[in-house]
Amino acid sequence: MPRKPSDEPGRLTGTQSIERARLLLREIAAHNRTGSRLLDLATRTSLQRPTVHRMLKCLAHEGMVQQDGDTHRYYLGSMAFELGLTAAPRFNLRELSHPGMVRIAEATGDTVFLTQRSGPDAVCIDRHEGTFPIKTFTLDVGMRRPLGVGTGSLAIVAALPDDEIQNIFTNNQPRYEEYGVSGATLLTQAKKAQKLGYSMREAPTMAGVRSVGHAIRNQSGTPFAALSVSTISSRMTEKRVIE
Amino acid sequence: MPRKPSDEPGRLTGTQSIERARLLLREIAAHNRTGSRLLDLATRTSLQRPTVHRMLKCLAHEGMVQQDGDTHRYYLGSMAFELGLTAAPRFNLRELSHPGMVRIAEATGDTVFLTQRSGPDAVCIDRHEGTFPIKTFTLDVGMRRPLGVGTGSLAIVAALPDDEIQNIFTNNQPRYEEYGVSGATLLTQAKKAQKLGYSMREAPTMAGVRSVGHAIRNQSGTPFAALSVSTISSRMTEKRVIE
DNA sequence: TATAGGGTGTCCAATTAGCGGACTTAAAGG
DNA sequence: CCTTTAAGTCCGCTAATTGGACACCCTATA
Repeated sequence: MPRKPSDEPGRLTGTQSIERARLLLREIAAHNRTGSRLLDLATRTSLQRPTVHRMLKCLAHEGMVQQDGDTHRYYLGSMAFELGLTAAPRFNLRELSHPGMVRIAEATGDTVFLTQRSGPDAVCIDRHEGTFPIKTFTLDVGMRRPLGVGTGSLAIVAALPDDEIQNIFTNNQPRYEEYGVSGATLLTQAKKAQKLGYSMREAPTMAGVRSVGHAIRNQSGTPFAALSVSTISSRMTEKRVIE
Repeated sequence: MPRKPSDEPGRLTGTQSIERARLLLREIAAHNRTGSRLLDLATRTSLQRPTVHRMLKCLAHEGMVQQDGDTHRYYLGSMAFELGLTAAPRFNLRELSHPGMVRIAEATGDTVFLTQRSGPDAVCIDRHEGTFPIKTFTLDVGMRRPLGVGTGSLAIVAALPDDEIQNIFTNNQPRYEEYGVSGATLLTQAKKAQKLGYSMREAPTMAGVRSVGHAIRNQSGTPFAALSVSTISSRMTEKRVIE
């Protein structure tokens, strides 16, 4: 399948392999629970297998990724972990949000999630367990999914300008399949969230479970993160924005 | 200054720019407190300025690094932080070591540090504050320095085979200047540590402060991390290895 | 114990990505 | 206003990277 010389419009020049490396890291991160196979990575990134292999060998050599000796699967490596530790002090959203999350968790009894936008993805940054005994589907800290897949994630998208929403859903389209959604359905859900002022969604797996999310904006008004709660019935629909 | 076609012997082929990107990230990480200027990064990595600039622009675009708009200085970005969160569950040395660190901190009253090897560097992975009121020089979590510079770091090196020690000190030589040490002095300190079975060192800045470090080995006997304590006098010289 | 299939790992000639010398722009200082 | 210091940009040449093709596992099936 011949590829166009530049599939994205605003491509930076002189950085192809770094961009590809980042693509790989993103995909590995998005499947870090189960690990990724070489072939799957090649498919998901639309790169040639030898290219992916060569890059992974290098990334593994540097410790950015780790390969399981038995299964040959790839995971994020210790270097990624260490860079994260080093970067952490400059990213204090967790600490800022923590009191708010505790407050919400105590008020509702359910588990609260803090999600942050990362380009075309959303990453779960923190969670705080509620006291309510029945735990609904739980999002692990560090989990990365395409924007719109989670409820917090949806709240972020819905708070963005319309043309950007359109762009995101279009560009992520091929990646949604894996999560059983489509850009079109997400768009209608986002429209609904815009009307409500917060995102809401019935859990796809089990009935009676509903989650609610609310976007957090920075000083310049751009939404960059979200808080979300998932609960059995809709005992509470509105939450406070913090910071 | 013309560079040799391959300055390192066992170079991987087909991965130049990823290796360079990693070099940059390592340098940025090692100076994440103060941030790094373009020129300094070019000097420290021995790369051309335009090359560094182009790569940084790309890395910034991807969120791996962040540039301060006013000072133009570069720091690790949110992507680095997020990848770290994702990778964290697979790196449980912190949790494993935690009880041991608490025990030592309570026994000595001083602050305990957990350091992990990362290629030619050592990274502070965790610390536990002691109760003793006077705090000595304190190592921040995430701090990355060339192997041998810290006391825990020195313990790791000393536990390695002699030829590898030699290699590390030689390769890191240019980077030591910044920390006011040389490969030669480190080598004698490492020899001393080998005899003692643990590393010990007087603080360079203030008199009467002494630190002690002990390496941790994995199942195959390779040292990969270390615990260290710095205290006013040498109230305690030996510690327990955990796990 | 062939052998087919699904995967990983490797090689090397062609080519294009990206290198870096030279230039432009911006900010700070004297 | 000129000098210095640093960030940022341009573009022709070339070496780094690409990717088609091949070798080599395993495991399952006949």
